Amino acid sequence: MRNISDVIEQYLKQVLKESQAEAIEIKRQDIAKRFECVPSQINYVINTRFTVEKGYLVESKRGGGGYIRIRRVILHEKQDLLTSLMDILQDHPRLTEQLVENILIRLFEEGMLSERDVRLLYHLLSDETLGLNADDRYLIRRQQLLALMKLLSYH
Amino acid sequence: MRNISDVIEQYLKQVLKESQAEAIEIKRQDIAKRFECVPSQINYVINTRFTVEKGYLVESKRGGGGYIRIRRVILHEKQDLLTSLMDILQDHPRLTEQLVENILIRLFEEGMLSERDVRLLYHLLSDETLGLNADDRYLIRRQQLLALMKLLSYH
DNA sequence: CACCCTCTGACCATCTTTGACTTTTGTTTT
DNA sequence: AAAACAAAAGTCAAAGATGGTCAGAGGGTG
Repeated sequence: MRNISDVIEQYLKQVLKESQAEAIEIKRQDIAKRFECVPSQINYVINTRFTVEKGYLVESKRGGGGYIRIRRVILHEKQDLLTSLMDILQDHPRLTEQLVENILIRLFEEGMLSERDVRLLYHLLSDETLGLNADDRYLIRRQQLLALMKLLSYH
Repeated sequence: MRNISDVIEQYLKQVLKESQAEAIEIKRQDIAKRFECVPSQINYVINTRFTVEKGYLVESKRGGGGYIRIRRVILHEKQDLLTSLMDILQDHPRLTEQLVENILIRLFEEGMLSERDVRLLYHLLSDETLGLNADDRYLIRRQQLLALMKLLSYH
C-alpha cells in the first residue's frame, strides 16, 4: 500500500467488517501507536475517508475514557438514501470532483447505479469535461445530481 | 532506438505485457530516475503514446503515495460512427434538446446506449435540468456529449 | 531552411504527514 | 465544591511528497 492513510483506512474498514456490529470504537492514541504515526493522522484519515456521503457517521468523546466511534450508516429504504444524499448536496456549497465521486460510489454500493453508470456520470461531471469556472461547475453538478436522484426515486 | 521517449514507451509497454494485468502503476519519479530524464518527460511519453485512441487509459494521483496508472483498453468497433457524431457536435452551434435527443437515439439504435442510458442522459441535458441561458446550455451539452463519446469509444 | 517532434525546467495543484496549540472531560487535591 | 491536574481528542497551518502544465529551447529530417 502506498501511504499510511490508506493502510489505516483499510485497517479500520476491516475491523468494522469483522466486528459485524454497525459501529466500532477506537482509541485514537492506540491506532496511532499501532501504525507509528502522530495521533492527528487518525483525524486526517477519518475526515477524508469516513465522511457522511460515503456512509459513515463518526462520534467521539475527549478526556478520560475518550474514544472515536465509527458507524456505518445502514439505510433500508432507497428513499432514505436519496433524501440524505440530497441533503448533503444542499449542505455543500462546493461540489468538488471528490464529493461527486463519493456520492456516485455510494449510489453504486447501495445498488442504485451500475459501475458503468458511475464511470459515465463521473466523467460527465469532471472538472475536465465541464470546464468553466468552479462556481458554474458546482451549479451544474448540483442540478444534474438532483435530477439524477429524482429519476432514481421513481423506480 | 533514437530517442528516450521511444525507449520509455517500449519499456512501459513491456511491463504492461509482462504484468499480465490490464493495468500497471508506476511512480513518475522512479521512471524518470531509471531513464535519467526529467519527470515531465514521462508526461510527454504518456500524452503522446498512451492516448485513448491508441487504446490506453491513464489515471493518476498526486501527493504522498501518488502514482500513474496505465490501463490497456479495447477500442470499440464503431469508431466511425463516434467520429461522425463528434463532427456533428462541432458543426452545430445550437445544441438544442431536439438535437441531443436525436444523437442519443442514434447511439441507442447502434446498440451503444441502453434505453435507460438515453432517458437518464436526456434528462440530465434537458433545458429544465441545466437551467442557465441557452449559450451555456449548448456549451455544457457539447462538452458532456463529447465526454460521453470518448467513454463509448472503448470497453 | 522549415517543420515537427523531443526535451527541459520553472511554476502549479493536490494529497499526506507532522507538530504545536486548543478544547473537553474525568480525577485528585485543597 | 473549587481548583488543579491529567488524559484524551480536535484544529490548523506548515512542510513534504508527488504528479501536471506549459512555453521555449534543442534536434533531426524532408
